[in-house]
Amino acid sequence: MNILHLLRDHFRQALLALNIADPDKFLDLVKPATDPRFGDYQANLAMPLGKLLGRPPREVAADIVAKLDLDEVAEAPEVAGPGFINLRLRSDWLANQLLAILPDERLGVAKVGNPQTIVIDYSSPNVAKPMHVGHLRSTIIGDALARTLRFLGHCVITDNHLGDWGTQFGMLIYGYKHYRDDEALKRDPVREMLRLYVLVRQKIKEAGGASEDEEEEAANPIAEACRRETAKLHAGDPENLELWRRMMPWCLAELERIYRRLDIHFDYTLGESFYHPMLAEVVQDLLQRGIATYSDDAVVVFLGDQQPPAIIRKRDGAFTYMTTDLATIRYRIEKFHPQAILYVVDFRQSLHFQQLFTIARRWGYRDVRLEHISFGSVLGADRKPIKTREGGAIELEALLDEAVRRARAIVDANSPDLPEAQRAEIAEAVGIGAVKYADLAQNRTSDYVFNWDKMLAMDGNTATYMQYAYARIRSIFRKGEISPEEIQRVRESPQLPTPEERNLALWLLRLPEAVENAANEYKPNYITSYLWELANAYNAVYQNYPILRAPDETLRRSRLVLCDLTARAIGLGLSLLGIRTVEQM
RNA sequence: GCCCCCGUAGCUCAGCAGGACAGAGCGGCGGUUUCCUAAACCGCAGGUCGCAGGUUCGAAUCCUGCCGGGGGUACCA
Repeated sequence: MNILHLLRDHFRQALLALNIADPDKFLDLVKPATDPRFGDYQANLAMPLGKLLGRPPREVAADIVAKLDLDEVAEAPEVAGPGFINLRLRSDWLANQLLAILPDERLGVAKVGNPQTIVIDYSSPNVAKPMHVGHLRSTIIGDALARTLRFLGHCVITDNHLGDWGTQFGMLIYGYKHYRDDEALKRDPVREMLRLYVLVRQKIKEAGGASEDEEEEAANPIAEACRRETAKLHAGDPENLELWRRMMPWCLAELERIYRRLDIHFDYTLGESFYHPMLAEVVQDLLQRGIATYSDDAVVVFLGDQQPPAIIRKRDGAFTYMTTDLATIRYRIEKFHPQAILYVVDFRQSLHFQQLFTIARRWGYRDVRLEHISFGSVLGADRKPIKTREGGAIELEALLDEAVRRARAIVDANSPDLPEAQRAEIAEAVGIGAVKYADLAQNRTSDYVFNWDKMLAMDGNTATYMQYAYARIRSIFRKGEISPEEIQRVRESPQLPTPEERNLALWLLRLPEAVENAANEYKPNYITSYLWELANAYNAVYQNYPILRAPDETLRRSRLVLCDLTARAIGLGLSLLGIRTVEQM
């Protein structure tokens, strides 16, 4: 049950009773209070309505209040200042709502009334080279959105659109032909692939001098040789094709290892190579329909004077990723019939997606929502984007290892009595969680200054803080020898005698708002903000009042209800972000 | 040149379909441990919300201009 929706429904009725023509456009002005002094929720709609009706806002507010039927839910509304309507929810109502969600696995978060089929395209790394921090955002944000939308009842299809057909394969093929170590290949093909990739890059760098300038690279003999191998692959050269087929599973295994560690799974992994056979036909079709035209021997789509044209076939006959993306849209629509396709890709590609979507609509795909869920760059300490080609990019795995190592050090210090295997498991959950949370807690659209310490911090608004709060609650149940299930069967509404407990109750009931907001705007940081508020509200109770040793049995049970709900809300929130909880830390 | 994004406390960032004195984390300073995990809690210090106009009863939030930073911009993805 979403409190905000409930209140808005009541306000809609009140406005209708006052003959307001279009009440819905004012309902956004019902929102959580900006300050606890003003109650729990506030409605700011009397001011614009006053203007509309040519009446003093305070009078309008009074009229609305008179028509409001909120007696069961809230205390008497107060009109304040220029016409704010302040609402304070009744504590007994809060308590009853808590009781209602106590046995509910979803903790009151409803499924959407109109489930949609949503394809989410995220992660999409280039295979054949190690994933680095630059891949983190798309992977983690995409995964969190997929989990959240799925939880809300949508039919989510995740698709990892791998870069498995590009120049990096030319490099690998070149490396394979010139530098491979057959022994190593037999022993550990994945590692040998990595070695070859790194080696070839090294050779290119040496051949091109100190600079990695594009033009110099063009004249670089080794880079040129790699490009030739790529071209041969695309042209169907049997030897290179065979090498590609051999190497792909190795590359995929390497990726899969990291995805498993991150607990990320895709419904489909259809890379660029999958669409390669369709590209010529796509270009033909676009030409036939008059959407594309020839220009300077290339095939392009003109998009008006403000934008450069989009090239779908280069002068040399090669296709571009625009062509691939168009083929992908057509395939996804024909296969999945989605209402939306979301691309979780960094903001620098916004022009590309703008063009892509424009062409797709001209092509006839108008009934599907195409959205670029963009996010900011990962910046270095110098505030410059960490570039893929730069040697300085931090490999994802090294980041994860370091995070887990730090977590392990704390676990060892804090819980030396736990068995080794359990400590290792906790460190993994805490370390990976820290990395994910640090990214998700950030506004998606902002740039991101990469910093080891910040990313791996375990205090403040971090996954560790949430996991710790969770673990401590579970510890209370263990110590009290009470099973959560037993508490979940409680039939009486919890007591909320103190401000801290009441505040915690309110936050527990606001989970649906947080999840729905996050989904509506595709912003996981709404969930992290919520969790932070919730955990703080809980800590205020935990710090100030005994739970197992509460003054009487009723209060004890009541507090245990709050504890159980808090733990589950944290667990649920973290699970939507792809972060695990642990029973002990 | 044109287009997009950003500029909030020492640092990193929330807040931005306008709302009542601008928030957090970290860092700094000072406290809390016979008590359910101190990976915690409490307090203090710290900001002309880049600048200037405009719209509005009300602007960090919307509009315009300027300054500063980043990104993109026909054959790389």
